[in-house]
Amino acid sequence: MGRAPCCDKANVKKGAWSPEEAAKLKAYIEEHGIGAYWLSLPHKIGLKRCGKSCRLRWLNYLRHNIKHGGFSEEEDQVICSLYISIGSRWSMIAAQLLGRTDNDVKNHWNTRLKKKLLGMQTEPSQSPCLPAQTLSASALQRMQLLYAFFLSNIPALGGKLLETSHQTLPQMEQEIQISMSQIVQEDMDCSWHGVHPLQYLMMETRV
DNA sequence: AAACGTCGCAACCGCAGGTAA
DNA sequence: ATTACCTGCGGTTGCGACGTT
Repeated sequence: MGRAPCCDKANVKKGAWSPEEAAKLKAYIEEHGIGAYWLSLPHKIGLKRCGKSCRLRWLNYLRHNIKHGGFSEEEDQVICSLYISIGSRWSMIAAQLLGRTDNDVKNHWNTRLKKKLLGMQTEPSQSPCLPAQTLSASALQRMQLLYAFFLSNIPALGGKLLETSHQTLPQMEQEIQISMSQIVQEDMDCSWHGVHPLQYLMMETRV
């Protein structure tokens, strides 16, 4: 027996929210607060919507202090570095950015940042020798992005990254080493065939 | 001007975890 | 201990806007 559906699909409206629906939801929540159950909320206010849809609409658009679009360079840096260190935990990443939602951060990553970072990657022959066969695709991608991220910032060591993070080169190296170790450890007990990937990074990028 | 392709965003889906009964 | 239900989350999809041919 499968899981019971969260609402009566036949009697639920789907698709874009109308201004009237949004206004109804907003007015109710502003007056009564978020009640005990989202699932019963649409029925209370006469909306033919799934409770989950109401929750999403409220969290992503209707509540106060929500920002849309126009991600700053600093926000991009935060998203990139957090993605590299903790992966696709969008709600945790969004929590570090005032006024951003997980959905917004996720969309921004998928449509822009990922392409931007992957675009920074060097030719395969110049990339560090990552043991692709021993890592999951997700871990491998994070390693590749970290490499690209690191490379892109090395020329600016005296500049942007250093200014924003107040870090010295050894501190950066240490952080990167920790990040890479975390990725590998989280993914699996991986053998690097006697050579730590950071060694490749340091050899490739040392100035 | 029309057809087609691409991009970005809003919203949906299904699963996992938490919790009350 | 088990079950049922609710919320929260991340992956995915659908569609409108925009650009290109």
